[in-house]
Amino acid sequence: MSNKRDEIIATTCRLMEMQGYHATGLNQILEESGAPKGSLYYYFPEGKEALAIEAIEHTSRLIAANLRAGMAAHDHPADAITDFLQTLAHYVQTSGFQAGGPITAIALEAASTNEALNAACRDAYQDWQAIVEAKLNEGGYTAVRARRLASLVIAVIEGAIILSRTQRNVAPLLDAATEIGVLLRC
Amino acid sequence: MSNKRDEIIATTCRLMEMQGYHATGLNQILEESGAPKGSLYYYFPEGKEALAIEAIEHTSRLIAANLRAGMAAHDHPADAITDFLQTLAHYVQTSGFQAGGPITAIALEAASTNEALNAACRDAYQDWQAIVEAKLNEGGYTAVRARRLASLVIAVIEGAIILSRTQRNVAPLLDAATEIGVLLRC
DNA sequence: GTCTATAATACGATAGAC
DNA sequence: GTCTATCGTATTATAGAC
Repeated sequence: MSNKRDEIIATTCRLMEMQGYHATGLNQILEESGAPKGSLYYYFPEGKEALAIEAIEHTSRLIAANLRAGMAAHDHPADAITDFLQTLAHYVQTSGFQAGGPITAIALEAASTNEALNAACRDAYQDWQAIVEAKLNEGGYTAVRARRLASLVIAVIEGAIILSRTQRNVAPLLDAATEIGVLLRC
Repeated sequence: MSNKRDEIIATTCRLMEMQGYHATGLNQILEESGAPKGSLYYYFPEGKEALAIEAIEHTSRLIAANLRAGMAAHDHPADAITDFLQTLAHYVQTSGFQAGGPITAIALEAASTNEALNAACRDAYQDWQAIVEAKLNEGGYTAVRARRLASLVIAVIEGAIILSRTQRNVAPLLDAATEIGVLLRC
């Protein structure tokens, strides 16, 4: 696995996280990664869409690892999820509200127009949800409630990131952390 | 206020709701609205960005009206918000999972790249949140909790729409409706 | 006022030198 | 393998006929 190839993927992740799929041009990816245009089509002969899919998968694995670590850090799911949201708030703030919604922009742009990108996003969300759901099952919730709550947690993560980035303020993420903690102790 | 001008705005709303800002071309807007290119720049001499801002404001007012009607439809905030999310689920489903996140895509694309669009999205979210917050205050929650919960409700609406559209399944919206109802009765 | 034709530019993708 | 130059086609925006 080449080093420059990884750098192209990393740059694609970063730019599409900030701007989305269509707003991110291949030229910009090449400029910021330092790679020339020939290299891009050598490594990704199938073009922009294939590159975006690899970027989504890379980001998905990264978030999944963070989620797993976060869930393992506390016994009670409420503590784990609250802590995860607070850590996310810190991350969004230190990025200057540029990072945080790794695949959300692509998910929305492509939800009804691009089948391949949609599938990649769908897989990512389901992986994340399964991690949270497993933690809730361990925590003693009923199976049906664990599934519902896991879905809600992923929705809250995505939605609160959008609000925080739009408002340039981490309050939505911190508020969500607090209230989801309350809900999980009901 | 011209009729054709309104039609251009309505088409812009619809297309950007599905595809986002950058993926929606002016040519496509003109094709689908039936207006010629000359008309667009007659009505919107400041170009695409100004058109998008008017589209955001139009959508924002529409959602605000729906939210107000939804909040007034039940005495208890929990019932009102649960009902609103279920109605939203129905709307997303009947649109074939194409509609629902009216300004979310633009909010993400422009969060860190376009100040004017970002401001328009920020205003929309704050208007919606104020409507929910007022209902929660009436419902007897403390001021600080009403603010936190209103923020969470808007985040859940946005996040659950994203998941439902990506998965082509209204379960995330319906799950959110159920669990937010539980939380609001804590 | 309404429209067509077109300019200027950026895009994704490719061809071919080395 | 790595790169440069370039193609064809989108894009936004404008100029000018009627």
